[in-house]
Formats: sequence, structure tokens, C-alpha cells
Amino acid sequence: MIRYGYPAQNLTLPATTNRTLRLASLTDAEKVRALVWENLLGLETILRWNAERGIRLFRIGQGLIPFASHPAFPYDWPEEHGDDLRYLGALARSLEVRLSMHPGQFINPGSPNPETARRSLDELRYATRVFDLMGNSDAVVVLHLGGAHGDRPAAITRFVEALRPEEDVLRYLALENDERIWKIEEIVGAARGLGIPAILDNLHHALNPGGLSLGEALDLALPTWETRGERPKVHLSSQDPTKRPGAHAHSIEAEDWAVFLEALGGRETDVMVEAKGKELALSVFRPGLV
DNA sequence: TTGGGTCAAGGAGTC
DNA sequence: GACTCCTTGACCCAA
Repeated sequence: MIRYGYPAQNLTLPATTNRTLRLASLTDAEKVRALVWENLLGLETILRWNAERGIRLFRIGQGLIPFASHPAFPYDWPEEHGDDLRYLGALARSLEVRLSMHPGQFINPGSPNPETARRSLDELRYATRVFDLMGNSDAVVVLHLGGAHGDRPAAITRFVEALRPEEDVLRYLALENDERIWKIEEIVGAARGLGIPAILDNLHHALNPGGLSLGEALDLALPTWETRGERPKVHLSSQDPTKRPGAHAHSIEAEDWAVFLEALGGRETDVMVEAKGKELALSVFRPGLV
């Protein structure tokens, strides 16, 4: 069986889990509280809407609690939002919706700059704390490997060594291939070094295949989920023909989905659809779904 | 209310 | 060396 989902916001409702603010506004604790509350409410709204339509995956926006890992964050967020997060986690479990988060390009735990590496670990611990409070053990924190810095083996070693002591983070972490630097074969190698799974992104793979077909790439990535005993996750998107290579299209081309489905060969998978059209792009799976 | 400038952060590629 | 792009656009201010 294939399950599917989308990231961060719902254009139909509309609702988002990603409302944020500027650093300069962080001093206003009441404003931050109100904004976090809106994001949490958005998550509840989206979860219920998704479940009614059989959508079993959702990626929470990284800004659910904006600046949560920043030293200037004005209050004890796990204490103040813990009850709401536990409620939402229980709701997601009862609705059978699997959750994820995806820290952005600034999160580089393997950076040669110690300060960058430290801040990156803080951000990963924030995502870990969110899922620990929610109690969703099958949640996933998706991360790219970061820069190569002119020495690929050294970059991978730094990344693995930085994360190896982070046992809590590793319970949720999964590594994703990217379109320029790290091919799926290298990602799987690093992931296996940490005992964590790998996520294959079809569009990144098309731009950075390392000589592997889509089917061969899936053969490498999908078995990495066996150690955790969870359903494999993959990312699916289509190229926007009017933009730079790698730019996500508004929807998923039926041809891209057909190719992906054939490469999967009937294997159980959770498919995160990365499209500008968010939930609207899920109609590729079931016309009229949304 | 709207349009345009701006926003914490890393790294790679282009010119 | 400056600029651009990436995730997930959203905030904020001037008019």
C-alpha cells in the first residue's frame, strides 16, 4: 500500500503550521505565544482535514515554534506548549497520520565551523523534543548532509561523528539525497554509519544520479528502514519546466508518478509529495481527492 | 489594505 | 568579492 502526504500548509483550508516572526520581534513573549498557538491550531485543523480524506502523512513546518532553538527564545516552550503537543500527538496517532519535519539548508551538524555545528545540533534537538512531547515514535526528521568543503570523505566523517553521540536525535533522523552534492549511494553509506534510514528524492536523484537508475536507487534506500522497523519514506516531485533544474512544479506529472510507481514495484512506501500546490497535487493519486 | 523590501542561519555556483 | 539560489514564504512598514 502507498500512503501519501504534503508539507507545511494546506492551501484549501487555508491553514499553516509555519507562521513565523522576525528575530527582532522575539522579545514580545505574548506575540510569540499567540503565534505558536496559531501554528498548533493549524496543525490540528490540517490533521483532521487530512484524516477525513485518507491522507496519512504530514510534514510540520520547521517554524512550528519559531526560534525555539535560539538562545533569545523568551520562555520555556516545552513547559508552556507541552500539553498541546501531547494532545496533538495523540490526535495524530488516533487519526493514523505520520508526521515529519525538515530542517532547512542552514542546519549543518557536520560543518567545519564549530559554532554552525553547535547551532545545528540545537535545532535538531528542538525537532526531537517536539516529537518526544507528541509521543509519535514513527515521526521522521529529514536532513540533508550539508556541504562537502572540498573533501568529501572528511565531510561525511565529520557529519557522522557529530551525530553519533546524539542518541535522541537519531531516533527520528533520516538522511536525504540532494540535487548537487550528495548522491543516494553516499547518503545511504552515511545513514548506515549512523544506523538511521535514508530517503530518496526522485527529482534530486534525476539531477544527481551517480550512475544509478531510479529502481537501483530505491533498492539502496528502502531497505535502510528495516533497522527501525518502519515503513520507508520517499520524496516525490516534478520539475517546473519554466524554472531552474530542481524547482518544484505546482503538481505531479502523471508520467513521473507512473515511473516512480513502477520503480517501487509494489513495495510498501510513504510518499511525501513536494509540490507548490501542496494538497492539491495529491490528485495525481486519486482524481477528485481534494 | 496592498506592494515591495527584508528577514537568523550555510554552502556552492556564477559572474 | 558580490550576488543568487535553495526549504516552507511570511513579516513588516510605508504609502
